[in-house]
Amino acid sequence: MHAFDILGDPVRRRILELLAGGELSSGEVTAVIQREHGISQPAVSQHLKVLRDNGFATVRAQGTRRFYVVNPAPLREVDQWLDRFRGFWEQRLDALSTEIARGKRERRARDSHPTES
Amino acid sequence: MHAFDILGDPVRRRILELLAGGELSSGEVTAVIQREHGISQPAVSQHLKVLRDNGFATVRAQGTRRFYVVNPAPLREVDQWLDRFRGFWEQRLDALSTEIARGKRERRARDSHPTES
DNA sequence: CAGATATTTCACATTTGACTTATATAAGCG
DNA sequence: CGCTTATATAAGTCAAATGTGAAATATCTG
Repeated sequence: MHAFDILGDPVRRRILELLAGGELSSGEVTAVIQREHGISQPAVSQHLKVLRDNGFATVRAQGTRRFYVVNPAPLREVDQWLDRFRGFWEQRLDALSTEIARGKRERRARDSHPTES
Repeated sequence: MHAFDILGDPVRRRILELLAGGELSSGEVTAVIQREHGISQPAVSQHLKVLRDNGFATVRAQGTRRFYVVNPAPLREVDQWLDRFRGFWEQRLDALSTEIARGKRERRARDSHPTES
């Protein structure tokens, strides 16, 4: 689980939030980030590269544009890491949804290979 | 949400995993981390301080010992941040559990104040 | 083809953060 | 009390990460 290292940067988190809303071009992402964080265009490009290289985003080239989409896999890993702490705040659910939540967690755990933690 | 910065460090993540199993003294944590990561006692102490200072853990002094417990609040924030991506991997659930998962998310969202993202 | 535009890559400076060793604090214990 | 144990703090070092401006790459367009 080194997905957290990637998510440690606020700019990258923001980019992912933007991509959560759907595919965006590098330029569109850059416009928002520059306005919000005041960093240069290459800086944004480098963050996009980190997201690419670590499987958080996938690119589709179209002409001179690069369209980015979020790839949820590493985020799901983070979600799974959190499983061990869910008991701390999930205690106050009614019996049925607790049962289903539990089943969901087990399914999630079973369907994937254990990794570093 | 700068909780991710805290979780970006593998030693801190490991400490939290240990605390997820229940209260541990600084020394007990240190023993495991030193064995697994080969870092000094002060290094572990410094990580514990970061966890303390950022609300991931709470300490209880007893004699010369300091007992640490995990504080789930910041982890729940992380969980909430992930909400916006859950749709990407929760699509393949049967109708009932999907409904309940959705309800759970909404409850979670409603019961807490919006923060930075 | 010659710009213009969109994006990445490069080389470098600066900052941040995670270590280390040394030292402080504070109980327990003979 | 002085010694040992448990833990934290301080000061300094070093590497990794993040930013910058300049240049490269590739596509579109008149």
